Amino acid sequence: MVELDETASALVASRHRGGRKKKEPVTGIDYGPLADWLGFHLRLAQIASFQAFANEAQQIDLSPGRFALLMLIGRNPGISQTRLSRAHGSDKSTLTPALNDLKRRGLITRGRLKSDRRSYQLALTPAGHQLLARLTACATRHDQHLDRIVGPRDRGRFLQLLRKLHTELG
Amino acid sequence: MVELDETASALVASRHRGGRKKKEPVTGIDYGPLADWLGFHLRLAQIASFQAFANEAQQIDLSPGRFALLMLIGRNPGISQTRLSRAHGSDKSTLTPALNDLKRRGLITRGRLKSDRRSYQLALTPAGHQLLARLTACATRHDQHLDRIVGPRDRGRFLQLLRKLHTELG
DNA sequence: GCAGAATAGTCGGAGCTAAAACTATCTACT
DNA sequence: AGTAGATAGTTTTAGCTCCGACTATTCTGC
Repeated sequence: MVELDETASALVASRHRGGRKKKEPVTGIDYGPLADWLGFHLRLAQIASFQAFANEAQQIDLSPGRFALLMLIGRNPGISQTRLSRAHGSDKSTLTPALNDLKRRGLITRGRLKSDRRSYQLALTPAGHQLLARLTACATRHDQHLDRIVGPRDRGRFLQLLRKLHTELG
Repeated sequence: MVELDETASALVASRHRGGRKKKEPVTGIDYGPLADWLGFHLRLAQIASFQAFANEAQQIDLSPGRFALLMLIGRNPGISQTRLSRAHGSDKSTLTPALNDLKRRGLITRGRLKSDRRSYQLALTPAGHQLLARLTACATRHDQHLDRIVGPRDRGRFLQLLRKLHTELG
């Protein structure tokens, strides 16, 4: 999903309203130290990116929050819920209702593993693959949009720093 | 809060894997296009940063999510809830319970404005200022940690790109 | 002056999140 | 074996977020 937070639902709900309203720069606010803190701007950029993606994918009847799930299952058929939750960056308990929903929609299959009957094996159905392809197209457009903003000159370094933050914080 | 969402724990490493305390990108997973999408890594970095800050500030009896609120009120005494919600990046309806809580704890005051009795005027109490100072110290340490990871060479450019994403994606 | 539009804030509904407690299953060790 | 501990997944609880509807107040135009 490019980014999957839950805030998804709210944004999905706004799909009926057509275009998004412009955001005003919020003039005359003193941000204090916030103005220069990386963490604060990391959050603002992430929220903006998520909203833009939701906007891009609003025509599709699936919460953007489910997109990364579909992608990860599609790329890793047979993956367990625990591994999926780690790869996805959310708690395994969060996945339970999400996967129930995907199953109910006929997008994934969920089989118990013979050798370890605690685990599930997740995989996409043909309908799941088809929907994933459509969402991938949206996400590609979205990420090209981000690329244009960042610029080809800095993209590589920028991505590298984001990865570094993720791996080195702990 | 420097960053608020709270998405965090799922990234905690698995212990049965050889003795690293760091969280690994989950070995052997095929991320597909996700692996190179800026939006996806923006989210992962944001989650990691939030978790690190929460860790830094855990000794203080106030949700990290309230920190930016306190900072913004402290820096902009008399601000209204609507302006605060825009500066903070969250919906005004989200602020209602949060501000009720801050008021109940004696950290902020909330007076009706004579000239426009729809609005509130928010300000910090002395206790609010004191707590803000302590939280600011935590956040400073946290952001210095981020700075070390990003490095002085790239920090300025990195921050600039984050700001650009936020402003241009509106 | 007054009707209608705009604005400030609150409330209710629904979705996503994580942590902790719990069940079921598997593994290791005595 | 048999028991203690680890692991997979679910449920429960609590919190945050948004949107849309609602009240109260203020502004605008006739």
